[in-house]
This record gives sequence, C-alpha cells and structure tokens, in this order.
Amino acid sequence: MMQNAPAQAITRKSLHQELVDRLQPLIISGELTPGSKVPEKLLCTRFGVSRTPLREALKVLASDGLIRLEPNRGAWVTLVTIGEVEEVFPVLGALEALSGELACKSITTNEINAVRRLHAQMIESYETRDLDSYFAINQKIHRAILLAARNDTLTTSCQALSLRMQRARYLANMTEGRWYAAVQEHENILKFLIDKDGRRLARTLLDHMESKRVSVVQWLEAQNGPSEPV
Amino acid sequence: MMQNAPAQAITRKSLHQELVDRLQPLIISGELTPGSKVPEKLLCTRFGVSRTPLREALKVLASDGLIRLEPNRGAWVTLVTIGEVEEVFPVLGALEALSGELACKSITTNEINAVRRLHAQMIESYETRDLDSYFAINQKIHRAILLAARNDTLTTSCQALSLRMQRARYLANMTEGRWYAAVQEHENILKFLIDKDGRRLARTLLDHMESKRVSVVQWLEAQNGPSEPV
DNA sequence: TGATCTAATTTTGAATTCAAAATTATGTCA
DNA sequence: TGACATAATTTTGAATTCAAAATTAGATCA
Repeated sequence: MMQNAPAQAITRKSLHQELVDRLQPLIISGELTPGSKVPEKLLCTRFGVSRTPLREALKVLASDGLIRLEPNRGAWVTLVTIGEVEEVFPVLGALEALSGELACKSITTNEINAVRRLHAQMIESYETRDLDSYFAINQKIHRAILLAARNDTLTTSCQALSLRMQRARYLANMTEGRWYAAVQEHENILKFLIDKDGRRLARTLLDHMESKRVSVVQWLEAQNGPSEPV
Repeated sequence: MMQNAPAQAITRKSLHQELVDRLQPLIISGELTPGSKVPEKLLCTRFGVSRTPLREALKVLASDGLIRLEPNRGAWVTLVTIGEVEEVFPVLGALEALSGELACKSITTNEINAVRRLHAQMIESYETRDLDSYFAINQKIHRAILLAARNDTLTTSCQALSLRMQRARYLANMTEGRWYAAVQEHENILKFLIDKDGRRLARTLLDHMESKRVSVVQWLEAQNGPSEPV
C-alpha cells in the first residue's frame, strides 16, 4: 500500500528524543532498577552518546515522573509507591472514561472489529493463563479505544500516566479471582463499545480502573508491608 | 512562625528548572510571540546562562506542548489552534470534574471559606468589569479546588493543560452574555462545594469547561476565520 | 578498634568548542 | 531583471572541557 498522505514526513528524531524512547522501556521493564541511581556514564557508553543529549533526555523523563533529579546528586529511578498508585489510578480512570465516551462517538466498524479480535485473543491468553500475553493484549485494547477517541491530548496524557503505572507491571501477580473479574469487565467493555453506549462504557472503564487500583494496592501492601517505599 | 516541619528543605533549583519556570510566563503572557522562533541566543544573554541549560529547559517545555522543536531548525513557540482547544478542554473538563468530586471529600472548613472569599472578590471584579483581575481570581478558585482534592498527580496534569490554554488568555474577550453566564456557573460551583455535593460539583465544573470551550472556539474563529493557524 | 577529620577521586552542572546543517548573501547568466 | 547556483555566515546539535560539589579513601587520635 502506498502512503496515503504526505503525513509521515521523514522526521529524523533528535538524539535526546531517541534516548527518551529508549530509556522508557528500560525503566518500565525494571532493567533500570527502581530506586537505584541512573548510571549516566554507563548509559552514555551503551548508547554511544555524550552526556549532553542523555542529560536532556533525563530532564524530560523527570518531568514525566519516571525518574527523579536530585540537585548535585544525580538522577534516580523512581519507585511505584502506594501513594502514587492511589493518586494516579483515579486520574487515569477519569481519562479512560472520557476516552470511552468519545470513542463511541467516532469509532468505525473496522476499529470495533479490531477490538473484537483483540478481545478474543485476550480471552485465549486468559484461558491458557499466559499473563504476559494477556497484559500485552489488554494494553492494546485500551490503546485502541483511546485512539478511536480521536484526541491526541487525551492519548498523550493517558499514555504518560499509564507508563508510570506500568512500572508496577510486576503487579502482574493477579489473583485468580481478580483475573476472572477483570475478564468479565472486559466483556462489558466490548459489549458497550459495540453498542456505542458511551455512558455505560465510560462507567465500566472507570470501575475497571478502580478495581485495578485496589488490586495493585493490595499487592504492593503485601509486598513491602503497609509502609511506603521512597 | 517557625517552619512547622522539615518538609520544606532548601531545594536549590537546578538552572534548567529555574529556566522552565521563567520561560513559562514569557510564553503564556505572549511576550514570546506565538508562532515565532524561540530566540535562543537572546534568552541566553537575558538570563545570563549558556545554551546547555536553556536547551534542556526547551526540551521540557516541548514535552509540555508549549514549544515545538523542529530538528535542525530550532524551537518555535506553539500557537493555540482551534483543534487543540477542542481537544484540551474536554480533557480538562474531565480532570476538573474529578477534582471537584475529590475536593468535596476532603476539603476543610477553612479551605471552603477561602474559596468563599475568593468568590466574593471575583464577583467584585465582575461588577467593576476588571477582566484581568477576574481571570486571576478565577484561576485561584479553580486551583483552590484542585488543591483540596489532595492529588498531586491530578494537580500537575491539570496545571499543564491549563497552561496550554492560558496562552489563549487573550481569549479574554468574553462577551457580556458569556461573562454573566460564567459568573452564574461559579455561583453554583461555590454552592455545591459548600454542600460538599461532589456529584453536582463535578457536573457543574464539566459544563463550565464545555461553555468555556465553546466561547474560546468562537473567539478563535472570529479572530482568524474558520481556518486554523499552524 | 572506631570515630572524626582531611585529602584524593569521582561525579555533577554548566560553559565552551566544534562539526554539520540550514540560512543568507553574493555572483552568474539567460 | 530574475531564476538559479555557489560561497559566506549563522544556527543548531552534540561532544568536550572545566569548576564546583559530593563521595570515597586514607590518616590521625582517643
């Protein structure tokens, strides 16, 4: 297929942007250990760049909350705290609810079918208890709805907060019961999307986030006692 | 009064953060002309810093959408477009609605009284048709509610989007009718806050944003015809 | 031994430098 | 003149350098 527009010009990314994109996965995957210091020198060597663009990237990541800059003491990979989870999920809930509402207004049949397929795949992952795959597809579904909302600002905001929560992805330790409930919630999400029932879809997405919040907090509490990490 | 806690350590800001804080007002006030090039050299001179920290600040501002970086072509002050307004206000609406809901759960009597006073001042500004003052106090009210919500993530997200819209502050050209309506909406906002009626406050804030959106879009359309600026 | 002070080393923050890209100015020719 | 090509200049991106701060290592003494 031909490019359907001159829309995608050859935008050579700047070095710092490239670094932001490369560092994000390292942080959310945990390869850069949460709570540890960002090894500036090492990363410069690894990516073959000087400190200037790397440090520019760190400033951006800091403004996204993925790392914390301590004046004269360097950059630190932030930890997911219970307090943060309690804060972020409600916001994410409000945004996802909005995305559902907007999506119902402008989603195409093709897009709905795409979600339908993703949903089917996700169910398969659930049945084979393939958690990694389940999470990956889950992400895709939420993203598909987000894109159908046709609001870049919303997409960007959601993605940023989502990223922060993905650091707690090892939260993956869902209980069997929670997992089942989540799947049920997704059945409803799909249903309301097909019906283009924005109101109910919004409500369901909101509740879905709330359940997720509870489950993540429970897990974090079990992990490190009721006290919060840094 | 003594510092009531070691809470406020002497956090010497880094140069780039200082620059972010200084540049933001220049952008939203329009001193840096929307759509124009960011005069890197000039700003370095003005603030007495080298290009390194300034450029770091620009990267952060770009990730907030206040400026746009064109690879090899420099930084440009972004314009408020109709499309952007149509995108941002709904998101802001959802977030403000949430702030209202949360605020009702934890706002103190003192805080409510503070809002009450601000409201009275705002009415005064309305009656004397002091638009600048009206806007300033208006901001303070929204911010007070936001702070009462006790959610830093929410505060940060709202502030960022709010900033972007404030570039359109010269949208200040409210019609008499719209201004009157806005004041009425604020009467309700105050009332529901006092009643701690989260549901209705949320709804009102949402509608308030929607009205604002309509009014800003109308103004922008009147400004430069139905076509969008860059 | 271990607590405390001082010196050496490393790391950080920010200025400077330098090559590559873009812009502007100049020259050529129809 | 004005369209185009070429050279000079400026601007940008990123590496390097350098001073200040923080950390570590080592020395001194109770």
